[in-house]
Parts: sequence; C-alpha cells; structure tokens
Amino acid sequence: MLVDTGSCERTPQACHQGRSENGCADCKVRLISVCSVLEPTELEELEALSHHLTLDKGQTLFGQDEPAGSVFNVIEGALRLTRLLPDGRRQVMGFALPGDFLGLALQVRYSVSAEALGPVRTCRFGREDFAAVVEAKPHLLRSLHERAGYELTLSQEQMLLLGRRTAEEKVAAFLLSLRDRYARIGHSSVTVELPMGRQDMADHLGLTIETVSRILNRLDRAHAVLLVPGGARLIDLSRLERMAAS
Amino acid sequence: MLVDTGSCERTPQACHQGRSENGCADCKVRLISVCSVLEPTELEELEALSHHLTLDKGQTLFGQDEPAGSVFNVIEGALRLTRLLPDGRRQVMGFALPGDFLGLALQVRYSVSAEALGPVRTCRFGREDFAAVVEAKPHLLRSLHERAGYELTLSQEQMLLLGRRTAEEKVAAFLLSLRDRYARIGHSSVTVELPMGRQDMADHLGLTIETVSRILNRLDRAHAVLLVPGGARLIDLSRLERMAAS
DNA sequence: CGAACAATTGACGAATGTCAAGATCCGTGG
DNA sequence: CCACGGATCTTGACATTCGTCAATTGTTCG
Repeated sequence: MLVDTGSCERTPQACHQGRSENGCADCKVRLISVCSVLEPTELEELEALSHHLTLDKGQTLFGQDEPAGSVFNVIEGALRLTRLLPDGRRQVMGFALPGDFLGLALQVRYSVSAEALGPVRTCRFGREDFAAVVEAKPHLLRSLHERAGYELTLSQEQMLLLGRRTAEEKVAAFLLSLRDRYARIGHSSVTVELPMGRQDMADHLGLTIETVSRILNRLDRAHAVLLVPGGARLIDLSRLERMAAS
Repeated sequence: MLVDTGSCERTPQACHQGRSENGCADCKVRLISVCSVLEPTELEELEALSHHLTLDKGQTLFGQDEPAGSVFNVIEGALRLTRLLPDGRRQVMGFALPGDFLGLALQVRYSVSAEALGPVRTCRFGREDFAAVVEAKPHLLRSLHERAGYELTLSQEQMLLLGRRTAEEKVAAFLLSLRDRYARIGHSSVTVELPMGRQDMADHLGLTIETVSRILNRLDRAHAVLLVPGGARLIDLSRLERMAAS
C-alpha cells in the first residue's frame, strides 16, 4: 500500500521552500529542461518567481483532479505519475525524471497524481505566474509544446505496449525505454536505475507484481540482465531488443 | 486485411484538391477546430494556404514515420490512427473525427499512420507554411497546445483502459467515450455511430475481434445496447456507466 | 535483533486468445 | 430485382497466458 503523507500544496508548511542558493545560472537541469530556451535575462525573470521544494519518499506532490496551483521542474529524484480507477485499480502513466516538467499542459486541474519515489528536489512556479511568462514569451510556449509532442509520442509507445505486447515484451521494452530516457538526460550506464518498486512497474505495464517479478528473475537466470538492488544491469542488449519486439 | 491504396502525399495526383467553394467563412468545423481562435483577417490569411483534400474509404492520409509534409483539419468523416509493431501487430491509437487537427505536435515525422474509415474531407496545410503562421500568432500556438493537452488526457484515459480494465469494461468505456466525443462536436444522439470495424475496435482496446464481437452481442442480448448496422444505440446508460467502472 | 515491508516462488484457476466453422452483410453485375 | 462472391461478423470448442492465492524468503531500519 502507498504511504500518502499529504500533498505539499495542501500543507505547504510541511515542505522546505526558498530560493536555490546559487540560482538558475548553475541549475543542474537547466540545459535539459524547458529553461534551456531562455536568455539569461529571461532566466532571472523566471527565477524571481521560482520556489525550491523538496519531497521525501512517498510524499505526494499533487493529486489527480486537484486544482493545478503550480507547475514544477524536476531537479533531482524521480516521481511516479498515476491515475486511479474508483475501485482502487491503479495505472502508472509514467515516471518523471530530472529535467521533466510537470503540468506542461497548463491545465486547470492535474490529470494525474505525482508521488516521490525517493528524495526529490523540484523548482516550483505558481501556475498563473508561469502562464503569464509563457504568454509573453512565445518561444517558451513553443518549447512546452515540443515537450508535449514528445510526451504524446511516449504515451503512444506505451499504448502500443499495453495493448499489444506480451508480458515478457513489456518488461524488456520497459528496461530499454528507461535506459533511453536516462541517456537523454545525460546519465548513460549499462546499469539502469530502478527507483520504483515492482508494484509500480506492474501498474505501469498492466501486469501483476508476481508476473513482473517472475519475468525479471527469468531474465536474470537467462543472463539477459543482472538484477542488483535498486536497478538492473542490461547484459545482453541485443537479446533484450529482440524480446521487446520494437 | 487493410486496403492500402497509397498515400495522398506520395501520389498527389490521385487526390481531389482545390480550395473549398465558399472558403473558411462557412466551414462546417470552423467553430470546433483550431481555427475558432482566429480573427476574420487571420482566417483569410490561413485560407490562402489551405488545400481541400478528400479520401475514399481505406485510403491512407499519411504513414507512420513518414516526413510530416502537411498538417490537416478533418472536416468530415473519420480516420483511424495506428501504430504497427514490426511483426504486424497493430494498435489503434485513436480515431480522428470532424474538428480534429492531425499533426498538431508539428513534429518532423508522423508518429502514426492515418487511414480513412469512409469518405473523408480534410483541409490541408503545408507544415512549413502552417508553422510560419503559428510562429506569428501565439494565440494559435496556445490553441494547439491546449488541444495537445486534451490529447494527452485522452491518451492517459486510454492507458488506464488498456492496462487495468477488463474486456467488458473496455467495450463499455469505449462506447461511452465515443458518445462523449460526438457530443463535444455537436452530434449528440443515443445512437453512437461506429464508423470503424470490429477489428479496429479490437486493436484500439487491446482485444481480439472475437472478444469484441462476443461482448457487443452479449450487451445487445442484455438490452444494454441495441446493435444496428454501423452503430449502436445505448439503451441502458447507467448500466453501461457502471460496467465501464469510470 | 526483530518487525514491517518488499520480493520471490509455486500451485491452481479464470479470462481471454486461438482456431475453425458458419452466418450475415454489401456491393457488383447480370 | 436478384444472385453471386468477398469481406465482415458471429459463435463454439479448446488452449494458453497471466492472474490469484498462499507460503516463503529477503531486505531495511529502528
């Protein structure tokens, strides 16, 4: 069961806030985030509106259908983005990694909830504030739109996976896609970090926790991957790629 | 099997082109399309760049991974948007209806292929032309971005369906969501048009054609729906809603 | 050390897929 | 108008994948 220690939006006093010590100029994710399209002066303008916000493992950044008061840049850590069915069945729509922007559709309500998988650092903006900046800077909107297009492509890939792949293909494709996403943000390694638990993977892939566990261990025994605590080393990439049937 | 009579982009001479007789001013979908945010003078400007294009049933408007030469407003008819796995398994990502804009992410390649489910009329723009207009009109970009957000929400809904719903829930939810989409574009009716075949529904819901057929007929026998050629009358809405488990 | 949680493993069952046979629909051409 | 043929849809019998339930092991952290 998930630990819900409350949303930061609803209980702001529970969250560490305040401007980052050194500002946007040496932000770790500046070059991979939406901010990469901003000029130095624009960056300062945005910085004036920013709030630093950190979460601990299990904390909720925002909940599905809540009014979208803020938008966020993920600086460090990972979150899971989920949607619930009334009876409690859960679908993990995706995982947010450093450089990702949460709330990029600028919609009135959040369409998913976002929960920290471990310690997370974010850069928060009031949605209205941010929308005003976007209104004045079409190239920022353009950048958001490009990201939305990328998200759309990712979710199409995920629909193909959920609808038409077998359990083994799903797990293999998941490991490979996670590796690609880490590579995109400059963290390339044969060992893929898996900050989420087995249940999160299952809810992302439309499987049960038992099936995910069985397949991961089968891949391990077959020396296609090497399971390590909190991650998996991809040993036989070409075999995984064949398995994933991409 | 699908009839692929060739892409219009590759064989333009096979397509009826030319400006609509009466222009954008009395375009049937103007008020529900992206064009709804344009002023009369802007509309004329866009009209100058537009080409009318029609398709017959089974024709391909564009193919997955092709360079995105054009973007389209759907004026009349319906298309299926699909992605293929190398071995031929197919996922229908969605169905495009009148008022929908194809290519709204303005990406370099199409991420899906689009095939006409029946006679289709579209309004075509060269992607570069359209992008230039968008560049000059931030409120048009804003409108595209809003639509992208809506698409993102739809695809999250679909991921939840594919990953966590049972076959019966999938079919019920599909019928209801189609009804909602028709209502959105001003075509409300208890009888939902089903311009796609059973195989298309199956590939959209992550099921087989036999399962879709069995469930639709079971719903019919249970008087929850009434199957009619090319559509379904939703008899017992509240039962369907309970089934869909939304 | 021990309690709580997370992951693994096995035995079994159910939902859905597969295969195969018919029925129905629909456009075409006589 | 009717008859034909192909495509689409329906239905049944059976197979398989994956889920369910339950027990066990492993891990984390006071």
